[in-house]
This record gives sequence, C-alpha cells and structure tokens, in this order.
Amino acid sequence: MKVNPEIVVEAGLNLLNEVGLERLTLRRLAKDLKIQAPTLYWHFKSKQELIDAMATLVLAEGATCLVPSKGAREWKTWVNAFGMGLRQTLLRYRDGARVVAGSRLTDTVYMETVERIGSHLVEAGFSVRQAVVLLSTVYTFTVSFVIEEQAVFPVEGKRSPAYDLRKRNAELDANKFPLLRQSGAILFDRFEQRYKDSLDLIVRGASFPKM
Amino acid sequence: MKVNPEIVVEAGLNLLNEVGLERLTLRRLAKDLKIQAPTLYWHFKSKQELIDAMATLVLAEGATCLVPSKGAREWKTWVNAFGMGLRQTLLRYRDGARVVAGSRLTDTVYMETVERIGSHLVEAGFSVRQAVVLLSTVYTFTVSFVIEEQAVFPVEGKRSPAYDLRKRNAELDANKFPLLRQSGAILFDRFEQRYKDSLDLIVRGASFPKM
DNA sequence: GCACAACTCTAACGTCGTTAGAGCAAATCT
DNA sequence: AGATTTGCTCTAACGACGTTAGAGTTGTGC
Repeated sequence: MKVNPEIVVEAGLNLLNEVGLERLTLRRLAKDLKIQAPTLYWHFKSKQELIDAMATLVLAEGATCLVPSKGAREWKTWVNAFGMGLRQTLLRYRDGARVVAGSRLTDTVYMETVERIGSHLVEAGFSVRQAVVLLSTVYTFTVSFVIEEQAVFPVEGKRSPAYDLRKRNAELDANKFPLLRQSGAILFDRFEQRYKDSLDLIVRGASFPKM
Repeated sequence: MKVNPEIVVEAGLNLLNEVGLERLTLRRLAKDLKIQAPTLYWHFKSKQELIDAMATLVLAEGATCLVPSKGAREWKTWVNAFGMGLRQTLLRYRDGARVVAGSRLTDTVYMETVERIGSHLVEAGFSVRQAVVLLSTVYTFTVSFVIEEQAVFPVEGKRSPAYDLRKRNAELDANKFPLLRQSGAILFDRFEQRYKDSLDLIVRGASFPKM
C-alpha cells in the first residue's frame, strides 16, 4: 500500500495520542503504516521535519477556534478567544504543546489567523508593537502553561502519578513553606480556572496605558 | 581520581555551556571527568536525575538575584525583580531555560526565595490565590520566553543562522502578512526590550481589580 | 517494450541511555 | 593482623534510536 506525507502526518498524530511524544518512534510509526522505517525518509528528510508537519497540522486544525464565533468587536473578546482557543487546540493531542513548542511551521494556515487577530487589535487602537507584544505574551504563556498541564495530565482527566498532591505536600515543611503548600492545589489542579485567571491578568494589563 | 555528585553536576553545567543540551551526553561528560560513562550511575540513577540536579543548581545560584537589592517595599518592584532575575538566571547557561523547564527540583533553596516573594505579595494585600497566579504567570512566561530567546541566540550575542530575519521575511507574502512581517523585528531581536514590555503587561494586569 | 520516476525494501552504521557484573582500594570490623 | 565490608571504578554488552546506502519493485508515458 502506498503512503504519502498527509497520511504519515495523520498516522503520526494518531500515534502521538496513543503513546506520547517520547515513544513516538519512526519504527513504531512505520509499523502502523505497514511500511519499513527508512521508507519514511522518502517522504520527510528527518524526524524533525515530520514533527514540524504534525505541529503545523495541529495548529491548522485549531485555527478556526482562535477567533470569536460571532462578529465580536471588543478586542478583549478576540484576545480571550485566541488564548482559550489555543489552549484547547494544544490539549486536543497528547503532548500537543511540546510538539508545537519545538517546531517550525511549514505552512501559513495558522499564520493567517494570527494576522487577522493582530490587524483587529491594530484597528482597535493598538500600535503594531503593542499588538505583537500582547499576542506573543499570550502565545508564549499558553504554550508553556499547557506543557505543564499535559505533564500533570498526559491524557485528559488522567493525572500522572508523578504529580501527587499529597506526596508533594508531605515533602514540604509546613513551617517553612506555608504559601507553597497552599499553592499546590492552585498550581496542579483545576488548570482551566488558573488559565483563565492568568489570561485575564494579561488582558487586563493591556487595558491600561503604561505609567 | 574520585568523583562525587557535586563535581558531576558542575562538570555537567560546564559541558552544557560548551555544547548545549542536545549534545550533553553521558559519555562526553564522563570523558571530561576522566571516568567511564557507566560510573555516573553510581552517583545518579538516571540522566534525568542528573539534569534535575543541574537545574536545581542553576536556580539555586540565581536565587539571590530574584529579590530586589535594597529594602524595596513596592510589590511591583518585587515582581519585576523576580521576572528580570529569573530571565538572567536562565540566560547564564546555554539552554538553561530548557534544562529548567523539563526538570523537577531536588532541593529547596530556590523555593525559599519564591516563598519569600509570595509572602511579600500577601502582605501587600494580595490573596494567596492572586499571588500564586501572578507569580506562576511570570514564571511560566519567563521560562518559555527564554527558551525561544535561547533558540535564537544559543550563546549570548551569537544569532543562530536558523533565525535569519531576512530569510523569514522573504518567505512571507507582503500583501498577505503585513503585520507578521513587521513582527519579525519585534519577536526575534532586542529580546530584553520585549521581555520588559511583556513583564510590564503582566504586572500592570495585577495592578487593577477584576472587572 | 523500454525508460524513467516514484516508492519500497534490506542491511547496516554509529550513537545513545542503561544494565550486569567483575575488580579494587580504603575503611571497618573481629 | 587478617577478614570483611563499603565505596567507587571498570569492561562488556544490550536494545533502541535516527539515519544512510543502495538495491528492488511498481507504475506511467512514450
């Protein structure tokens, strides 16, 4: 059976969801495709190039979710949609955030959306620099946030045993670290709520002029 | 010559600065220490555990830089010092941010500093949750920001050829992506300025109550 | 029916983290 | 002092990985 780059990328994302980035192996992927591993090099010149293509597809699939559904005009709505949508997009695949973080995009579907959001911000009165700083802050923060989130929940709803809250607190001296002990419940649980709070923080920061 | 964990970690960080995380190999590290690679397993039970120790040392070394020098009282000064100091700390070693991002700390020197900053915020009127959200936002953003920064400048001042601004712009259609073309100069140059702007954004966000 | 391109295969290389288990010196015990 | 244990090192090798070289195979256009 013949294979092409699109099929490989799709199989790659399926395998990613099954086993995670660490165990995503060319030999394993080849087996799923019923070919031999070196054959993949006909379609991609390196594993990294394949992963770049996977990352590109992840973002392209999510691109439509990054923009407010209706014809919202408020810039805050746009930035919020960008952040929330990006997080959802990354969460859709196991290790999605790590895949995207380490890759360079190979096409422009995702970029078109970002351009659109940016131009909306400029129309709303932001300077180009302000818009770029705001969006890059949201992007950078979100990717990193989801990397953490997916370390704690490798697959949605299933907490990794490495992040046991009670174990963590047992190791922290209650007298020395009263705040850090309380922070465990905030940092490693109810990620969506904390993400919203953080995103809000950033959006609020963009609402006020420098002082 | 005998070796102990501290010496190994120190040699690990030296090697990191020489060759970067990707080429940080147990065999290579062992050669520097004039021992054989498997001997390292007497001191650390895995490569990850060694890297955890390296990350812990990086943060411990930087811990003193995360707090304002004089007896500053303004909470903004504290958050700013945390962000700026953390960035400087991560920049001190090649791939420092990636090392820290993928690791779990093995001692509490760094945590003491964070506890101190947090308690200062609480004294300044923040709720515990607000303080944790603010500091975690700064931390998460900073680590991710520096990962990008170190991808562009693997060693300070030396730009990676993979991030050539002109090449990037040549690939971007000027009609389709007017903003993205301008953003290149903002995103991939003068990182310190952009970091300050982003940090400012976050701090400003924490200055105003929710609406 | 032949040439050429597109795609796949087998075989293997070099490197990596890691394990098993033997050696050996200094410290400790009897 | 001799025996034993502990701390640290070694050699040898395993299994897995990304990747390369180069030889088949299949299909298409002339």
